[in-house]
Amino acid sequence: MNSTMEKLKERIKDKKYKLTTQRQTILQAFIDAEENHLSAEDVYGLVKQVAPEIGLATIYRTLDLFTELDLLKRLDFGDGRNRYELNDEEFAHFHHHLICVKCNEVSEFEDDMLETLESIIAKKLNFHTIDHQLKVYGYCSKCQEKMKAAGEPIGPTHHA
Amino acid sequence: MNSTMEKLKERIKDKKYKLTTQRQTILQAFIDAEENHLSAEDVYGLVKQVAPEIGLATIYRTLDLFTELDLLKRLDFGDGRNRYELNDEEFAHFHHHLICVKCNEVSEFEDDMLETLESIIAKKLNFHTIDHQLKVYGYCSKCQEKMKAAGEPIGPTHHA
DNA sequence: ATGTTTGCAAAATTTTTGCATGCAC
DNA sequence: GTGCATGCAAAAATTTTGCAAACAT
Repeated sequence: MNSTMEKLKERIKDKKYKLTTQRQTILQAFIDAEENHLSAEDVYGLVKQVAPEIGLATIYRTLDLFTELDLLKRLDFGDGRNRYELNDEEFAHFHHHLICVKCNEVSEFEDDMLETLESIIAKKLNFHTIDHQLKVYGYCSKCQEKMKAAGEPIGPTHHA
Repeated sequence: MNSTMEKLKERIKDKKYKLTTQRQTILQAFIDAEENHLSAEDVYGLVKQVAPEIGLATIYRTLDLFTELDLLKRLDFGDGRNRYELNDEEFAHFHHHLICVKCNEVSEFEDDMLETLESIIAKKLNFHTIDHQLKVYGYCSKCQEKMKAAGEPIGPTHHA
């Protein structure tokens, strides 16, 4: 049983959108994809293998729709295009990104300590949080090793 | 004494770039600006008032340069264009953004509890953090009031 | 049947690049 | 003087839109 696809059907029905093959195919691409940070062009490439007649505009419109339906989450890693990942609700809220400033690899980590931060924000600033996104920039372990081997100092920490 | 402009001069000299009037004018625009999340087009508009002959390409090249020099920080609020803010070192690391999903207002808040998170990341994942960016999405107090007045329920919290 | 969704092509928007001229060093 | 930086215009890249045809309900 594939709960993500069920969610699509449910939410499509709820909001009176239509369950088209394109929409199912696009969601399936995300489910099957190796990589989980896909750009519109990436999705286009994947979906074209299964449904070659699809148009790029449909990809864009569908990514927008899925984001609205909270099936996908829109990401930006500063590479000049939007990227999307499956929004696995229970999970996603504690799921953040580590971006290596050297090799640009994006990895993920889980943490729930930001919950505490959110309640502070709610109290102090009267802001009702529904989601957050944390990007941490730095050097991944591979790059740290490479730099150590090359005798390069590890860059400024900006920690004052 | 304006330390930001001093920093520009120092870093430009360090890296053997040239201190041009355009570069100074662009930085001054950030120092003087009311709004502190400026897009290339915003900067272009501001600088043109002082130096009408400037080209938009210069703005782009300069924003890139300043980001490289750590004078500016590149931001993305999902509105389809890059935005930049002064990178006030001692300060910036604890400085995050609250984005209202209703009115798109971006406000700021300070917090240093992410320091702790960084040391956890360093230990657990062997990732050497140099910076982080936190975006918190939700409803600002104004929108909460409006919604309350209108009898609308405040949207899903996604907090499981 | 009807109104939504699609694919295509064209447009819009943001950003980048090539090149001759100008300016900081 | 030399070479980096600028302004302009053109190009590139990403995303959006208009429209007739196709499809889900």
